[in-house]
Amino acid sequence: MPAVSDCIEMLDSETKAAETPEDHAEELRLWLRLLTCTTLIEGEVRGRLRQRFDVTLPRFDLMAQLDKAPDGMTLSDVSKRMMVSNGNVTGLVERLVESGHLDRRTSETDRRVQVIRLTKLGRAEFRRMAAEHETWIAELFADLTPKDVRELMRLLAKTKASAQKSAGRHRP
Amino acid sequence: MPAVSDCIEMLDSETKAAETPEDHAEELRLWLRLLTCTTLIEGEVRGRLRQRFDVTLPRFDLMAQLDKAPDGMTLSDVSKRMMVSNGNVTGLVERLVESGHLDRRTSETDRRVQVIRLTKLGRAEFRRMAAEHETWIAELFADLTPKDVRELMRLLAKTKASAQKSAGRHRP
DNA sequence: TCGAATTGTTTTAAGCCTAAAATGTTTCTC
DNA sequence: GAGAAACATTTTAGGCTTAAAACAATTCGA
Repeated sequence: MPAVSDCIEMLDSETKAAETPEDHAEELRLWLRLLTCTTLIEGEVRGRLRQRFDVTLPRFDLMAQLDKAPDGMTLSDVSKRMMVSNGNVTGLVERLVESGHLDRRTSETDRRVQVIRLTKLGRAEFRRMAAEHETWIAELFADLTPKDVRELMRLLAKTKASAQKSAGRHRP
Repeated sequence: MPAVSDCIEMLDSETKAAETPEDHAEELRLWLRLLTCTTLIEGEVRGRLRQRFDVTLPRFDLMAQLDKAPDGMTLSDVSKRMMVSNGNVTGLVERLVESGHLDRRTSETDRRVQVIRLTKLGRAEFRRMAAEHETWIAELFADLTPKDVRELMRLLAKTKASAQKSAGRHRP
């Protein structure tokens, strides 16, 4: 006749032995909803940028990063910030230099490094687009109360931290 | 000397006349955070799918749609559900038929329509991947309490509705 | 019933994106 | 100071993605 501790142990081992597939349906549904929201808004913004300004979303995103860095950024910085691959940035920058929106030069102190920044034209065009872009975002989120916004900010911060922790454990 | 009502009116008209750019910084920050969360998780899932199963995320997503539809789906259905362009689905399906995961046939009743469904192989492989995929998602969201999850579900539903409303108004 | 819209899919052209290998540069270490 | 390790970027190969035009089949309306 097993002692209480054995019973508890048995319960534990049973859940393991039977490999009871724990139910994570809720998290899965949450992930799908998160993805849907993002895809929906992203698609909307992409389309409006194209229609109003004939610019692609990745180009806009890259210019947004540079607008916050008057002294320029290295390609690696951009790549990390935008969470895209290095090679991707190389091509994106190439096209934006070509169109006169970006200026690229090799660093004086480290010849591996390319520093890019917005040209006068690039900055002017970006500011024009950004102003309108901000109103689109406001419209898209219009039905959220300020409290909703705060609460979402909090929960998404928590989500981000959780995901980063898990990602870090998986591949440190 | 203006009456009180004039003062109020003036305040109103001033905000308009000066075209005071209303501050939507909070919504913008929310959008960027939403995007960051999604990109982070999506990248993690993409990498794990590749490493563990040598499959791409779009392929997995397409198979996930079909797993829920035993009788198959039309390409348009898939396109709408996945929120991607028609042409995109065409290519994706082509490659999955080629690799033996999908079966494609022209509808008997409407010769415009292509109906696709998972093959036996496709379904077996998807189930195997999906089981592990679900645990990854659970891990990535592990630090959220059940209450957090419920609250996020609610707020994201509200966000989706708001965005759809705005998108609908913009291009009906 | 015949032509005009509508619908479902494919094609096209261009660009985006990734992982991995290659190239050039700097730093570290002995 | 020479070689090894680390770093920043580019190249490569392949796949994803979109918008728009083209094509094919159905449905609608006079």
